[in-house]
Amino acid sequence: MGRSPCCDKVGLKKGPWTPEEDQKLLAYIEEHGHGSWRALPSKAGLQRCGKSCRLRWTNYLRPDIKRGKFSLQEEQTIIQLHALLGNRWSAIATHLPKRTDNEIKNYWNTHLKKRLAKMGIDPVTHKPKNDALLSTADGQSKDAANLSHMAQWESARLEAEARLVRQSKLRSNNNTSSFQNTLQEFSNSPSSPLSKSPVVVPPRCLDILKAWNGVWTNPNESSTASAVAAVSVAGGLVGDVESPTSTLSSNGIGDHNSTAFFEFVGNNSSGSNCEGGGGIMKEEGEEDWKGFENSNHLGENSITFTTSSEIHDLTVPMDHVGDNVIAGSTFVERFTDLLLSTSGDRSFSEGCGESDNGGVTAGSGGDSTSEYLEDNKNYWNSILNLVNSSPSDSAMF
DNA sequence: AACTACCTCAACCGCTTATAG
DNA sequence: TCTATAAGCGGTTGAGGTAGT
Repeated sequence: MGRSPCCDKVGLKKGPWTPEEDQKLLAYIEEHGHGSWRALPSKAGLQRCGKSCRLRWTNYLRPDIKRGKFSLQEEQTIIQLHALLGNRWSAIATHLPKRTDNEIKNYWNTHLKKRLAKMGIDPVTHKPKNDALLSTADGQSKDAANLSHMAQWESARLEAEARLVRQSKLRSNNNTSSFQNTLQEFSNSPSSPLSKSPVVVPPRCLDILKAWNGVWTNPNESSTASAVAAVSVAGGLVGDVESPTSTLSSNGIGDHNSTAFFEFVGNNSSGSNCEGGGGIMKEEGEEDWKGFENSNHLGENSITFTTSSEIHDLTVPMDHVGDNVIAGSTFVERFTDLLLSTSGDRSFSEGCGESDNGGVTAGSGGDSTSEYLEDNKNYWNSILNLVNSSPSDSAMF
């Protein structure tokens, strides 16, 4: 019954791989494919366990791996997807072609997480670290709103994760990179709620995101209440969709992330300093970081935060437009822009100007309604683009 | 030059999920 | 349907490199 043991670990080598071992593994896989990882080491003449061989191949030897410095676009993608997915490195990796989850994880832990920390942002929650200090005394109502908000966002987040998983699996099965194919297969599935529909229907997670987008971008086009209702409907649909990763939501990370976008509001006077006023940050530039911090500390005419309770309700943010309040969703976009806006040896063209994920919130202000709306639209466009983007050339699948 | 502290990242560990029998 | 195992995944470690004193 079942399979035989993977390997007894007696006599197997551990630690760094030698070039000879790499060569053996490469040669074997190129000729035979990896097949069963368990059987591979003996066939390839390696004193390693299959697991070690698999890791060496997937994280280092595989020919379609891109190594070296992360581009600005990659960094921004990581930050934004981390805000959405938490420490789901494999899911994030599907949107970073030719990067491994291990590499992304390392890069986050050694670079990006520190940058956020220096900015006063909790890298786990993507919220300001002193958010607690800014909370109001209205604890109960705030908590209730929090729960509601978290539930909605958790649903959306989980569905996005689920779709990533589905895409990944489909891609591994039929080697297709087409998002449309993914949708079609999903819709054709007997168990799929979309199976009866003859047309390709976007996944529900996008419904939710778009509904949210509508809430934030079109307050005057329809009533806020209807927008909220749209979100509720979309959110309700989420529960109908199979989400194979739902059980993973208990890790707690995503729970925080779920509320991060909307609890964080700011009045950004710095914007995205692509040129001229830029230079606020360098890849390893401590001084530049200090400069940023000095100009962006809370209450120092830059980023400010309202209490969480003020924006928990979906109807509230619109009321705050005139109060120089910018929805928290914008913040992720802005701080990634700020984070990436300058770099000694990098081209600004990647992270500034008209980015491919909805543009950059540049310049000063953040106190106008139009900019606020545009910022939110841009932010959601970026998320939608990320979620929708097909990692067709991803090495992972 | 020697020592120390810090940083990076490949690799391992252990848990979870998927799957063969 | 159940059990055992493979595969996948995220957290952590530690060796090697680099910067600072």
